[in-house]
Amino acid sequence: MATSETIAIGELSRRTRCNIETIRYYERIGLLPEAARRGRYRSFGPADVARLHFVRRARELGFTLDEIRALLGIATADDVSCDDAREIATLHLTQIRARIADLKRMERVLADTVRACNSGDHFGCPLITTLSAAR
Amino acid sequence: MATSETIAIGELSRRTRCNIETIRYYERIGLLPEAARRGRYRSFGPADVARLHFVRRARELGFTLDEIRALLGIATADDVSCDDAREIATLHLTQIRARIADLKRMERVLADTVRACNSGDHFGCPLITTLSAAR
DNA sequence: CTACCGTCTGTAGCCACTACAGACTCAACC
DNA sequence: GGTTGAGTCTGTAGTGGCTACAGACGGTAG
Repeated sequence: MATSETIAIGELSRRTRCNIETIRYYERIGLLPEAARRGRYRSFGPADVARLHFVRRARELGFTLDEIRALLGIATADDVSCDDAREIATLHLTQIRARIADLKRMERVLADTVRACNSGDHFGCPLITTLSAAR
Repeated sequence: MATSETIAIGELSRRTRCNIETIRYYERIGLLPEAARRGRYRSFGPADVARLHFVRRARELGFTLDEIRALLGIATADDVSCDDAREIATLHLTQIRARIADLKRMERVLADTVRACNSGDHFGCPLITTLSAAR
């Protein structure tokens, strides 16, 4: 049983589907604490696995590493401040919605242009024309 | 004649709403040709203005600088290849749609979480719980 | 002559990774 | 005991698309 709870970086990488280089990067920038060592090698326990899972899930939701730092602080605080977490999430949600709106604008213009291309009844290339158009 | 005047980089920046540093950056990476000089200073003509406008509009549609390079090649070729342009645009459109789908997934999860936060009838912070959840 | 823009080059920083190079460790197999 | 091969280590540099200086130089108005 002795070592059953600690794993090497490769195993951590597999379990969290997080690149080894990325794990070391997170440690370097202080997002993960300095790992314990067995000899020269990093060794991780259940708390490390959980923390990295947290980070990866937050990344999947598009949080920046700074936001995640803040969320980790909240998550590991004695009295979890739901208000603080909600504020971060709400702000982030606003940004995501803004990006969706941006992308939809692009999509509309591009889709129209490609459709015009396919229709064939035009002078010159619609995309090039769109991009060249004087404002 | 006003349209054939040459302008300095500051005026080009104002007309294209493109940062001066960005213009120089575009020149450095070869997206814009090396500017003519009046003494030490860059001097731009109507063709330069048009080209930079093209680049900025393409950026607004989310094209990468490499894609824009290709589009510029097509736009300035003797026989504009609509097929080539359409292929670039179609591929780009696919990527934009994928990014929209990604962002919408994030939005859904975040919106649900924030809503749970606001409802107040929960144990612990919903966001922290979501991020901490074992997979 | 001086003050004050505008412009110049060059370099370094941002974010979140990713990709090496080159050295080391460790267990397994013959 | 020797060798192989996988895994890990540190350190550095690259990605995209800018942005932000520092410090020097140019042109013009008062």
